[in-house]
Amino acid sequence: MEKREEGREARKGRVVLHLDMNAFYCSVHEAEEPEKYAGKPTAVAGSVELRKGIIVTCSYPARAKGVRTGMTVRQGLQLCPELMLIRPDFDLYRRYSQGFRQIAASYTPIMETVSIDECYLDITGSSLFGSPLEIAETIQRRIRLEWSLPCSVGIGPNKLLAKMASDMKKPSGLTVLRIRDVPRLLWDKPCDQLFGIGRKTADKLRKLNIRTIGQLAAADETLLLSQFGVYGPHMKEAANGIDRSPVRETKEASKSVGHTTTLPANVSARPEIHRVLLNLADQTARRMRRKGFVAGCVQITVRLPDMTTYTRSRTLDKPLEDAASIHREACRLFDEHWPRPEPVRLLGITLQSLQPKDSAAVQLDLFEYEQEPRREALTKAMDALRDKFGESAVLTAGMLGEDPSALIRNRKLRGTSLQIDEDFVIN
DNA sequence: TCTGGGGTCCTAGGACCC
DNA sequence: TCTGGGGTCCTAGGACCC
Repeated sequence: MEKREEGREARKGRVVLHLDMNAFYCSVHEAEEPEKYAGKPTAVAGSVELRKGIIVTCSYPARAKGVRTGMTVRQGLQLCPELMLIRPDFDLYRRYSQGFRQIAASYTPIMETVSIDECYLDITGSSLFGSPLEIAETIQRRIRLEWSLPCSVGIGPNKLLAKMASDMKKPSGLTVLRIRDVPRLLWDKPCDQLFGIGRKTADKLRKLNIRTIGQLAAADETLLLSQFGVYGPHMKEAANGIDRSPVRETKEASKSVGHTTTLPANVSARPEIHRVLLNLADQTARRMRRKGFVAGCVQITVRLPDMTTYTRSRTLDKPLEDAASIHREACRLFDEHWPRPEPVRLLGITLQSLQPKDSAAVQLDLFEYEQEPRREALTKAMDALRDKFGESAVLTAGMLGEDPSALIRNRKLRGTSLQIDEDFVIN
């Protein structure tokens, strides 16, 4: 793009960058241990023995052999027997994520974090750092130099086109996508290539004889409205490269926090199900507290062996934040809706209707009022311990599946001494 | 393609209230 | 006493994204 033309473009409207880390989890491991992983086919995946053998991310050498995200580990190994499998390490990914976003944020205050490996930047007002192309190149180079991570960057007049652009060249691509490029670059592609259109919607469009993004761009708006509701006209706009959504600089508060887990084997014994729910309640409660919220609603997720999935939820009279109360609600929901034993494949707890803790009118009756300071102090101490030593540093007795009375302890952990309540044990 | 885990947004029916 | 209409909340499911 010519310099003069670029300046005119910036004056006319917004300039948005989309940063997309390439094969992020695998790239992080390669950055940590290049001698072990550089240039090798790698995949981050759960354990096959625990029925979690799904490939979450795979490196480009692995992709060259046909390995793809979403495959089972078994399939991946069939295509590429030398595939190196890596257990996920989310604390490590979070550190790298903060690192690259810190670089990006130094070129504009308007940054929206989409996920651990993606963000949008509105650089409309960042011309003191150079042209959009120069800024994009600088960010890409710095992330490569300072964090050894490859990323693709898209430049567009809005989030949609920036996003589509970053997708066009991987790894380490840098692509400009302007409105006037849309007919040439997007219109001959199938509809499901458009961000926001998945398989189900593409199937439905195909039945209406709409197969390409170009056909969608020219489709009858009334038809789309009647078939897809409010989303219909929105899709047509997107197919024309139009997107008015702003880059939201302040990340909006979370709306929910949840954990689900596929069990190593199907479980139907109620005590065992309650124990899994205790573990999930503990993890969700802690993550919610760390974000400074209390929950107005508890939802459980239950997946049966045939993959049918149910959710059941209850809105609470007063918000909750401690694992014990959340566990009680989760067990109540399960027992009410599954009164007869039935094998279960997956269990989950999601906390919804989150409210900032300080604004929540937490009403305490007298008994709770007496218990509260002690419980809060314990909760805080445990959170701190786990932040420092990792998730497994502290487990409640119920999670270990043992008799709590046998686990009353007071132990030292790497110099940290903690008085442990009778419900808890240090690992 | 026997299928993980973390989210968001939308829809739709029913309860409940005025 | 056979039965309107609008609004909000709750609940469950589904589509989509990374």
